[in-house]
Amino acid sequence: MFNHAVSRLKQITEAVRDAGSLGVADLAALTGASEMTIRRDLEVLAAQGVLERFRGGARSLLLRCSEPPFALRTDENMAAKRRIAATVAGMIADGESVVLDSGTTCLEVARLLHDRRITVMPLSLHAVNALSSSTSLTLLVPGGRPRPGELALTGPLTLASLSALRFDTAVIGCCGLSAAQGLTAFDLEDASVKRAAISSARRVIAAVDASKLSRTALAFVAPASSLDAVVTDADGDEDLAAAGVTVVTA
Amino acid sequence: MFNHAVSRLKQITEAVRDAGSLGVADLAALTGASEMTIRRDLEVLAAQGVLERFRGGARSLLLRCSEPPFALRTDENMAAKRRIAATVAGMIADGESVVLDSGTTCLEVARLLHDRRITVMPLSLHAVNALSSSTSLTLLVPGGRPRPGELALTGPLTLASLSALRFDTAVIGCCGLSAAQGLTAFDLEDASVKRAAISSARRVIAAVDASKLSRTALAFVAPASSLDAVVTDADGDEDLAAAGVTVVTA
DNA sequence: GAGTTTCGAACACCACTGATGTTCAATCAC
DNA sequence: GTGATTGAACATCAGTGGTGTTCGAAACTC
Repeated sequence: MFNHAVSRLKQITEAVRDAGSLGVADLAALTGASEMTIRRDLEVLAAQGVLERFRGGARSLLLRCSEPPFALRTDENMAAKRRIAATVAGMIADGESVVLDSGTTCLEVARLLHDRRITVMPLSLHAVNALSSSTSLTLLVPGGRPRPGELALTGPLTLASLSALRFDTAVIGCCGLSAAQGLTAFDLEDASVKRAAISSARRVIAAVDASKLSRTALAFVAPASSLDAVVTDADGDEDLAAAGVTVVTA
Repeated sequence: MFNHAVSRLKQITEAVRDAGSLGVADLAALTGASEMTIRRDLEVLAAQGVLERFRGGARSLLLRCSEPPFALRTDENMAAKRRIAATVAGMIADGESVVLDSGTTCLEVARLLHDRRITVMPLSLHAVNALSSSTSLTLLVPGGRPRPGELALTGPLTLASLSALRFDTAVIGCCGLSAAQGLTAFDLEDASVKRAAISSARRVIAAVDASKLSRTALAFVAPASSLDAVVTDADGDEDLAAAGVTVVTA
């Protein structure tokens, strides 16, 4: 999938979400692509659960409070994510055992850990795939049910895998973080996995780009005080610092 | 990776295994490729643990009793594997829960199950990846440590995942099968995972191409009598049939 | 330490794959 | 029944990845 195609998918997703529903011809005119291409795109997006096809067009299935699918988030804020990931990777010492959350920022962390001599348990199959070719690190796969698209592992098998282990460090991504509301996630299942990851680790690092600070999502994960450090690309957050959290600016 | 490249890798693997060690120039002459390409190939094979580089050449690390790496087996006996896989897939009914072993034959089964409405727990990340884009089936990932190359999940996390569940059917691949020696595998860890898979399933189907019948590998898994059916491409095996196993010829 | 060999990074080239557009027959809605 | 919509099939094109060549650096030999 090329950048070109991804940006068109994103454009379609947003246009359909804003309008509620749109016709194939409208989308073709909007994007400059042929109707056939639009149909193929809609098929892809329908498979991801973003929207629903009907004859002549598609209607959005995106709730206001849910996040866009993984494939459409991967190259948003790339630069910030890379910087944050590099800082997080630098905070991990050789020989450590790390549990790595799902999400695009944590996937960047995974890529940077590929050649390190550590033990990693990623909570998303995307990160598992990024790391499975490594010979230097010990890769542990948690059990679970992968959520479509996101490929984040959830459910009782995941919780059992986490509760059986104790990690030096947990690297957690999230959908919202503030001193008052704490760490929040869009998905309820995800939230309980994050909570389990946090409680099985001695040190907790949150990797959060600026767009997520001061935002709040549906599912509560943990209070800000349970984080040992927050790595972000924004200037130091006053409230978080006041809550006793070490804020690292990447 | 093209067919061309894979067959050259296979050629190199075999030549180095037979000779014990070979020089880059020898391999270039043998394959007709440039020395640079040979060096790149040797790097790939070294990463897979097939051989060890030294200045000017490489020496084989393949034990006589171990199997060649996954990437080199994928398109051997393709036709037979496809036929076997199709037969196995046909023996699985909608709504069933299936545990699917690692190996190239079972990976073909996974591909055929992609759009079925069943529950599948693959024991290899290759199969997980083949199935993770499906919306129709319920995919369960077992925990564990993926073995490099093969990406078969092993270890206590895998055993725990299996013992927590009860499946309708287990589809088992193996490295050797005979009425007298039973089911055998090259890897000890794999063997215990296969055993756990067998004991957590009500029905056990073995998918075995002809090259594995009458062969025996190091690790004993289970007696032939614990199999409910054997699907193979060879003509019905007399001994197995005599042992009370249903032999299905694909 | 000089000479030779091997290595690997960088670049150019080529084949192939995968995305896109076009056409057309089949299908669906009214 | 009529018109719009769809998806399969084929042609086209761009990007990717594998391969070869060159050349400077490193390593091994003597």
